[in-house]
Amino acid sequence: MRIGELARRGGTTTRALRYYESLGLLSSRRGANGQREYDEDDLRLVNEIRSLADIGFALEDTRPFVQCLRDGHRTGDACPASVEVYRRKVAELDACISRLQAVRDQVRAQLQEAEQRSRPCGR
Amino acid sequence: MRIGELARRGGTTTRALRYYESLGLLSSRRGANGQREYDEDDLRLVNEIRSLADIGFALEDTRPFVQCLRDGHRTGDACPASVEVYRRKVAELDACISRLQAVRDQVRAQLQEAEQRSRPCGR
DNA sequence: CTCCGCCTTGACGTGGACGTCAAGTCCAGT
DNA sequence: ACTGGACTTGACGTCCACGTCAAGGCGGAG
Repeated sequence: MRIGELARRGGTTTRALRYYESLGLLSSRRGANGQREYDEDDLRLVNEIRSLADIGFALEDTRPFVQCLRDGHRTGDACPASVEVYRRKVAELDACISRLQAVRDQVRAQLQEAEQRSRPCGR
Repeated sequence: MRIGELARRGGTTTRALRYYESLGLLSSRRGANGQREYDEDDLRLVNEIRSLADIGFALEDTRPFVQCLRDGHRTGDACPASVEVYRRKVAELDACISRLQAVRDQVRAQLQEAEQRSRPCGR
């Protein structure tokens, strides 16, 4: 299939696919007319990239998963490097969530206080 | 005081202060030599901007707080517009935290599963 | 032949909050 | 007089994941 179909079936755009290729995440054979030619395995790679990117993984962090699939594994997370990214991501998410919760609690407290001041006499 | 001192005392840089001025968050009198001249009230504004920006507020979201101080209130959150930003921020934070928690749980599950597969026979 | 849709590369634009550099001005100290 | 530090404006660079536009090529339908 050509790039348009791959984009459509992968739920993304041709621009994004060329961008992934520029990063070395995707590779492509060229047909006689110079156009990129893809197969079902490439669609698998695109799906892996998208599903990870959609939940907030940086494209660089999808690289081990893509490589893992290229190496013939059935899933992108069957390799140590991918699992390591999982671990790091969970740690990052934990830290991020904790920080946001602290900020939320702080803002909530400020909100409470400000509302208190605007209605000084009971109510 | 001049911009260098204000930056130092406000825990930021001269570049940032000029940027705030370009956004209309900060204003400045010019001395005879064309240099910016600030007072303690300006330092108060800078502190307000920084304390909000440091916890993730966009600069635009600090505008009501700055305006509130300019209007002579003792705190930046003594005005309805500021309180409204607080409310919106809490809602945004709640949504963001929920999303990140869902992602974290999903990644955790994937991690568990991947580790399971790599050690198939008990252990 | 012409049109349309698909493809190609190259390059600039986006957003947010500045960093960094250039070239010049101004003032205090020695 | 000179040096050094602080100041001025203007403008380009950064990060990330593309969006968007330009200018052109290629193939099939009518």
